[in-house]
Amino acid sequence: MKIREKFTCPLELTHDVIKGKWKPIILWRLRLGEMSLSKLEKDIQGITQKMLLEQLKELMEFGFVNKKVYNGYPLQVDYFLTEPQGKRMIEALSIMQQIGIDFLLDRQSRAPIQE
Amino acid sequence: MKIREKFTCPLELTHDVIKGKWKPIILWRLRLGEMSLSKLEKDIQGITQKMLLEQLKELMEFGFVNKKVYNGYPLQVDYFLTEPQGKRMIEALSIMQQIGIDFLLDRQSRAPIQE
DNA sequence: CTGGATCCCGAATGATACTG
DNA sequence: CAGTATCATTCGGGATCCAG
Repeated sequence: MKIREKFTCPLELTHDVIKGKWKPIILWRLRLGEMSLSKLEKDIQGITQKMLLEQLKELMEFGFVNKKVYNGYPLQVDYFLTEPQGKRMIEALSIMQQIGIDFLLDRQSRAPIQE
Repeated sequence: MKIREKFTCPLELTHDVIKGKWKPIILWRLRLGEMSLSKLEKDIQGITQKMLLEQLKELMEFGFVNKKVYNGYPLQVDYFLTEPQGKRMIEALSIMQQIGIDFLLDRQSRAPIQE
């Protein structure tokens, strides 16, 4: 994904960053600290290595994620949130997470009792 | 859009709500208070009435927006953010807005000087 | 051989245009 | 305004490549 040049408002820019099925989840995972591709792949159920790499690449282009390469054997690469941009995004995602939780609770309380 | 039944994490739910090109912008506009369809259409450049209606409908289904119908002449319908859900979303969007602003400023400060 | 990364392509989904 | 057609973007599978 290329970064857009024209925006009506800055919100659109940020929305671009977390657009897509996986990006919010990846960022959300990375709040726990830096981790390898394989760990992310294990933690995020349903994602393929390919998707993960694609999305991480885009997040890096936007400057919200970065990576460290350890030249050892086996080769290891760790991904992490950038400071302050990546970390800042977690603030927004935290609220979204809470909204989601509240939504589910609220919905549950209205749901018919299942016996 | 139908609400998903299966989630890995609540974040996905909220992400569904602001998914799409226009929803965040619509919500963001509505933070200023209730307003009519035509006002929204004027304020959000580039949106068609059809898109606007579609997206508003989805936001209402999710419970983040609601509408009041005034039975007068001419008929008027005002859309507004729900309490507390819709208002809560504005908190998240505010952070995203700020991230977008910072991103642009930062990018600008690094850009080559144009003479 | 292992883990990281890219390419190609069809399928699914989303956005806009068109039309009555 | 709603229904449909068209166009663009995204998702995902799988093959493949590169580097220790």
